Amino acid sequence: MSNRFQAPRGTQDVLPDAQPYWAAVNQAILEVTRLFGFRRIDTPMFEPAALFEKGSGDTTDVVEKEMYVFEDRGGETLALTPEGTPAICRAYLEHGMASWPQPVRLYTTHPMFRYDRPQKGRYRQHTQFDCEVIGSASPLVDAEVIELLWRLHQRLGLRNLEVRLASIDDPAPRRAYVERLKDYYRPNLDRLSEDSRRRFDRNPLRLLDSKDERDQPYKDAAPKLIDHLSPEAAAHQQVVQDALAAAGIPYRMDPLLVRGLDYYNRTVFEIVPTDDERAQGTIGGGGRYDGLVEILGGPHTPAMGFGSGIERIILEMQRNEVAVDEPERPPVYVVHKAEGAHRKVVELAGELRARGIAVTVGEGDRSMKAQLRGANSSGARIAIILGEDELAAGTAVVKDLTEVGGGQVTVPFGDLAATVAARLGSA
RNA sequence: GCGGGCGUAGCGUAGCGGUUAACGCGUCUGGUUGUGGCCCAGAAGAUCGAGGGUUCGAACCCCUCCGCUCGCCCCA
Repeated sequence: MSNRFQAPRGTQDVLPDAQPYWAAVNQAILEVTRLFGFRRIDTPMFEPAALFEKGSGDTTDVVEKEMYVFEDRGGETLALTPEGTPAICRAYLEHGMASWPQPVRLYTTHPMFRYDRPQKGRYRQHTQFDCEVIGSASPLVDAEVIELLWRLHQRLGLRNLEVRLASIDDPAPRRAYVERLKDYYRPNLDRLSEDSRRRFDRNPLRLLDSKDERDQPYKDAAPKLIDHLSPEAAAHQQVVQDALAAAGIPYRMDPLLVRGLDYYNRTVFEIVPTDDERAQGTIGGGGRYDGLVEILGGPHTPAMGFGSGIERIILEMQRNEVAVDEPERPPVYVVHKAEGAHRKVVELAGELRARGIAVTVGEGDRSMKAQLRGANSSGARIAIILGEDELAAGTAVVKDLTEVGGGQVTVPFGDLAATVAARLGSA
């Protein structure tokens, strides 16, 4: 068994039974992005590794320990895309989108690769639905982008979700806050968990997010970023909240919300299930990243966006038992059992398909019984039977499969397509 | 990267030291002379995740690896 090939760790095959979920999500994405005026972009599956080192931040986990980096035969250092935003910003600059009408609203669905330890809902290859609005500093854009993602989930029948919202301010005031936070924690440093002592140096904002027992006593009295926003960020935040309220989006302020990428400023948000305690519950998140385009060598260009994990959306749909449309199976199944019938079978199937009727051709080397069993389990509504007698007479049997002991009629080849079409039309 | 649980035919499970590894679903073939769904019969399909060890003997005990899973880190 394990001598056989297996899909690489953390990857998965999307089998036919799961495809209807993907189709439903993709369809909903198409509709919701249309309603909000977004246009699709597709970027390559790999990019220069430096794009993410610069863009996402070279001390972030995503870049530091999760990137699939490789050197190609020409010596280029490339990375399989670990996240979408820097790639889209790269395309924005590369194609001079700054000279398009601003802001530019783009979306995509794109495979993402992270060398991480797999868990349910966390895969080494996953697919993100990404939306980015580049070239606007308006807080209304923040709210609109959040609303878009919220509407997507609504459209997919997901309830029990909530938006968690925070502002992490702009870089300079945030640095001032972080110093304040470190001052608060510093005296108690040796009573904190090992993880938190590490966070103190590497990512102090995470201190407030600790789940370790030993860290709990210090959390309540710690200064919260949301209470120390710069006047500009606070005003921005207020408009975002007003707009969300006006849009009817339920949200909850989460002073502990921290995102893992360096480029965010001001608005950050996540959409999470309210009734699932799993660690990998977050199904989408994003925020404002006014500094990123500049970091990548462009002009100062404010922007806002999110990434949403389609695999996680689908897990939520399945957990909530959301019904999805199954694609229709071919309504016609051709049973054939006659020496030399193959030409006629192909002709007749072709005629039906030309009329837009889907056809499954049976296995002529199996018994008629076996083929009819196949017809039945395929879900076909009509079986066309072509045996020795019919072939000799230039006719075919049209048999109704929709009920037990369904009737059948014999028609000349010339009338077959019309007869079948009429039956399907009226049924 | 750290810690816990699990791994038996395509799927779901039983067996937990001792002859040819069992059951359900599914698949295939039949139930006479060319006709499906229910029913009946039969067949195929598993070197019991892989490799090594303990033992007279291992699916069952031990070790390593692989995979899945839960928690942590982190993230979608």
